[in-house]
Amino acid sequence: MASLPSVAFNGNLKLEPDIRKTPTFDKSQNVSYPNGDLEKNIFNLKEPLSTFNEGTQFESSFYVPLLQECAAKRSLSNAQMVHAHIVKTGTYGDEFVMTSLVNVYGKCGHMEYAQMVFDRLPGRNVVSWTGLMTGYVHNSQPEAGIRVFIQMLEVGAYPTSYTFGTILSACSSLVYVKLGKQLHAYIVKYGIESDTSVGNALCSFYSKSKSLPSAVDTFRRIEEKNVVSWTTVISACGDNGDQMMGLRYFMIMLSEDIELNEFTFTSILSLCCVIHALEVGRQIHSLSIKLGFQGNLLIDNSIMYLYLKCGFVKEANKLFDEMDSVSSVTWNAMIAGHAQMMDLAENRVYAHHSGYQALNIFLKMHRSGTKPDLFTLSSVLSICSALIALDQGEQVHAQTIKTGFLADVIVGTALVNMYSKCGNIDKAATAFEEMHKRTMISWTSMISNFAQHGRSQEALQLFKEMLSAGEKPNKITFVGVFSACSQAGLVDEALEYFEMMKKTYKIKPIMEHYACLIDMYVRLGRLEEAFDLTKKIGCEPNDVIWSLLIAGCRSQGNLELGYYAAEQLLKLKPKDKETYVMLLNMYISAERWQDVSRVRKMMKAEKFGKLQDWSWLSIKDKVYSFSPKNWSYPLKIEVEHYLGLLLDEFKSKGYQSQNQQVINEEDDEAEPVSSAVYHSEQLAIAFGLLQTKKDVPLRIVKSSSICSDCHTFIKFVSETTDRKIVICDSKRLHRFVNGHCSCGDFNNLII
DNA sequence: CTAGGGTTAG
Repeated sequence: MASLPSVAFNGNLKLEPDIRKTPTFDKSQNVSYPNGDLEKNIFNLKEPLSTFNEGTQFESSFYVPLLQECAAKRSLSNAQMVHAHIVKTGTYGDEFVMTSLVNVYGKCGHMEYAQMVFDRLPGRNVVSWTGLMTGYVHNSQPEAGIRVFIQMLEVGAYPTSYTFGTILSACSSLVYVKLGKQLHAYIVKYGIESDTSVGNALCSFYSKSKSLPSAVDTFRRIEEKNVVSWTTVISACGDNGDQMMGLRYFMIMLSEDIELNEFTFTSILSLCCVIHALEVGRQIHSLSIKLGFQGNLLIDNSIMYLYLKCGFVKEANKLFDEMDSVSSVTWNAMIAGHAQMMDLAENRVYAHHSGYQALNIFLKMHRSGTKPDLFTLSSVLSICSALIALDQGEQVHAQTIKTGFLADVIVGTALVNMYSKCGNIDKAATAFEEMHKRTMISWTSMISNFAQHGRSQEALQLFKEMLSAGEKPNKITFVGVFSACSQAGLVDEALEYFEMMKKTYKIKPIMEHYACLIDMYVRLGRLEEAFDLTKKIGCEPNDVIWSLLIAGCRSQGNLELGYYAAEQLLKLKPKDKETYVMLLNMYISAERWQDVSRVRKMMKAEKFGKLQDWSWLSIKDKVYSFSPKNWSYPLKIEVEHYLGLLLDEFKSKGYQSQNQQVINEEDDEAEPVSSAVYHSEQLAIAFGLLQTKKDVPLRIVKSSSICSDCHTFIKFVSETTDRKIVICDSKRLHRFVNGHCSCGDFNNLII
């Protein structure tokens, strides 16, 4: 697909230096309607022809302004009415009229009609060609636009600066870097690089191609820079990591006395989002109000999103409540903004809360009657994934079908992930198979999903299918591949793919790749090879790798290496509670009491609170929270009684608590000693078992990691009660079926 | 020139 345009296009471009002014319609024709009221004039067209003044000329000068009006108002129905009238009066066939029709149908998003009219055009000129092209490019069919461009070159028509602008924008959205550069070469050759619209398009193209220096360079060459040129170069800086330069350009722009428009403001505000420059954003917002943009929907959306990005939820909500009119974009920004609070949150308790807030906003949007679009649906699906909210996810699935947005690749990919993350890998696989179109990310997702569910063979099989489908893997794809190999202990395959990644795809290994491979060796008990690999990374291993090694050392009884790894980890994450608990457990199990008290002292010095243990169980559309510290969860007496019964039963079947782990760090305050302290997920599971039918899988999110006792306990539960249990803890996804867990029982479990 | 979307190991 990517090679088609550049091959067909190579060397065929015919552009004469003297032909570059677009033939335009004579603007003076626009005066033929005294009151300029489109509706009224269109209405007149409904009258029989005989009611028109004698001598009315139904020619292009009569229709073209009407059609331009329809295009500006995006009014398809009016355009169709004019079209009918044109046919009735026999004016159809006029070149100007037909070109206008192509344009108006393109603007109204009706490309079938645009193409139909174009096909019947007797004499095509560059305006009609460009009109058709622009229609396709603006209606999310850039490939079709480029096809038209090539056809145009084949019949020997000359492109103009307008044509270049359109095709460059197609190259931008498709990231056809090669074709874009070829076009640039022709643009330079014929000396139209300094044209404002061409220069703007070039700047935007280079920005989308991730080449900021070229974008800036093309901007500089524009002779008469307009507001679009400035806005484009500012966005280019914002999108390509040099936000400060963007701000500097904004300052220069202000001093140059250019009139700002709403796009300038949204660009500069979204640049502020990246660097969390709330104060600058506020000043910009004030400036926009000063310049008369108060209440502007786009600008209000941007400033609200900036508040959310900077973590000021209350302020964002206040702004939202104050806005008189909101669009789906406003809702989407609210949802996405709250969803990203999940990543920003300092702990998983808060993250979980943010996720449900985002879902509540979605509910409000629904109640307000605003229709969800593909942005809404993909965001909400990924929120459901994070919350393991299957019931909500299924409702959203229904909506994607109803609205037809399921056909969108991104929505489809989000759906696949939702099912997988909610524990239903089979439904995920079905959704993946049913996708009409897949991108590299869709393939990567499904490979990772199979790996996460311990279905390594299917993951690797899918990877092969991906390659034969001609899709190029990226570094994240290989994370999925290595993780599949690691799960299944496929050392040779892993090393083979590692070489393939470096040699065939020229991808430099990243820390995550090494983590997967080290995980693989550790699972196989090959600690030495795991340690050897840490030395090949070329830089200091990260905390994930040290944790893996510690877990391996603990299970292998290689304490010396374990201590070494533990101290390294402590250096890397001196503020992390889980690290301390892990260390403490290691020293306790080795009965190294001096180290135990040393670590305890360090923990006290760090003064962090207790490790929070919360679990959330979702049943239908309700979420129940459980914590051993919280005495108010529902059915408390029944739950504890039932857990006691289960424990007795499991013990008779061989369940033994390792009892080595500390649950909490040493307490300063005496706690009432309860006869049985259960962990939050145990409470959640017992409650779920009591409240739901046998065939309902239990889905739980846990704030910290599952401890090995609970892990064993849950395996017993899944076997004796014949329940599927899915738990997403702070480290990974566990799916318990019939006494087995998809994590392969290798955990660096801590509390 | 146009805000808002899907992939990562433990």
